[in-house]
Amino acid sequence: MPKADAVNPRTTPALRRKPDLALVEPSLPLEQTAPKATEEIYKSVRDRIRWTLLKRISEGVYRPGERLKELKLAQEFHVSQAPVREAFRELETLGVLISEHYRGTRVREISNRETQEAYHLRGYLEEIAAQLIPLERLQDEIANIEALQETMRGAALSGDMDGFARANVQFHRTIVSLAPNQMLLKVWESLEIGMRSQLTLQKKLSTMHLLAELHQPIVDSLKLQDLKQTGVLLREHSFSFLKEWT
Amino acid sequence: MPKADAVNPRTTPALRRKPDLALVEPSLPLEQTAPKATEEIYKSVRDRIRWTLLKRISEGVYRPGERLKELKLAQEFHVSQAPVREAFRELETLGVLISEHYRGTRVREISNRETQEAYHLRGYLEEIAAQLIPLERLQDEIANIEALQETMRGAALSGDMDGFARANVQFHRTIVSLAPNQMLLKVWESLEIGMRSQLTLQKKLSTMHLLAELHQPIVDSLKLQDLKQTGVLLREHSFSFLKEWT
DNA sequence: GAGGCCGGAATTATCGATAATTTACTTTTA
DNA sequence: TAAAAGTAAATTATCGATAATTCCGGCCTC
Repeated sequence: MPKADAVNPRTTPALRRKPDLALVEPSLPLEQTAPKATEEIYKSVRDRIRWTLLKRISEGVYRPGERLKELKLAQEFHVSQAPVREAFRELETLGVLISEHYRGTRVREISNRETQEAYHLRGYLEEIAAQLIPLERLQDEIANIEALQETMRGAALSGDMDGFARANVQFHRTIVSLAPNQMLLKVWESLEIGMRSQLTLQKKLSTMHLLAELHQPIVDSLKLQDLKQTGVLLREHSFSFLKEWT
Repeated sequence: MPKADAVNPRTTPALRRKPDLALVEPSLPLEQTAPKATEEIYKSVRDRIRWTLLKRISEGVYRPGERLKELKLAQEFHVSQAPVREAFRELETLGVLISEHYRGTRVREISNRETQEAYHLRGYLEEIAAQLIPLERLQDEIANIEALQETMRGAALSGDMDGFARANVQFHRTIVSLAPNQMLLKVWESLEIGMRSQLTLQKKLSTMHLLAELHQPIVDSLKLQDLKQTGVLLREHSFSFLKEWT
């Protein structure tokens, strides 16, 4: 039992101002593939801040290595330091930020080596995933996957890099999500987050067309329900993508 | 530049009391496979709290589903709420805790299904790792691996469950760490953390002996430098372990 | 006596201040 | 004049309070 020191602590009726957050809200157009029931994310100031920071990082607003100052952000968002710090801690654990004791926190710089390793590993994960997909589930989703491939082609033609990137992620993510192992998806996503901040930097139009076509064999072999082969293709796909810009 | 409002903020010479933390320190006998340069961990109150909480969870002091109250812990540690909350956020992102808005945070209950998935995936990861090991590195470490196998046998004989568990983790961890892909190790470790809290619950003496012997074929095939075969064994090893207690 | 409506107690979320530490700059000293 | 030593400013880490929300139990209503 907690000790009953002092008088009664909280007895105020619930009826006050809503927190301001003027500067958080506007920067949250809640577009993007809403990760959860959208409300969930907006419940706490901390969540909104985390979301906003992550968005800015993945958009390249904050560059790798850039220092993020707690009070500066707190001011910008019209909040106090605490929720900013808590958001920092979450993003730090996610591997997006890095902070040193009394020395501030900055956007983590992902080394070339690390990126390569991530792609490498991601390839293997996708291979495993593909091989585990139950054929029933595959049939239900194959149309969606093909549609995403078309979206990529379209985006490549119209030069819509952002749309391309989104469809690309979705393509792979969908395949992984079909495997009956949610842990696998979680791990895959954790790799994805790390790569996203890098991604903004090196997307070229020329590679976009190439990439779009590289997905075709994968779709084909999925349609043939040859999961073994699909797995191999996915693994090699990651590797080739890796070689593109190293 | 930040706005120079009010008077100068901080001008006090650094010379005050060190934080108390009476109740944190004693609960940190800093045993265990010290994760980093031990000092690193002790730098901030938050880190010590996180460490302590994680330890207690993995030791089963806090059970899955148990509610952890911020102020109660803060009192126990003689600190304020803030660092406790920050530690919570880190552990939450790690997947060890789970918290609901205004409803408190509790030790995350890992479902049977999730545990199975984790073991499943871990098996695959170890297979990949084994296949990537450069033979030179293997030669340097094979003696250590064999020693860990001996440690397991010894622990099984003397009924030292804790020692057994540690050697077991180290055995697998060492193998994974030999692969030239640190990301792989990181992912493997993230799975390990999740499983640790469960592990305390279901370790039986009988299975200990069995498990010790199950590692022998792995050691053998490593000594033969047959990485392909080692990988397969590791994968199957995880699967069999999984079947033991489902 | 089942459901709805307070009122208070407990707890989380956030705030505004203070302490501790680093950093950059100035001054001193040899 | 270069190293050392001090000093102020900037920033992080932690604290102690307050606001917001949930939870529980009694009381009323029908």
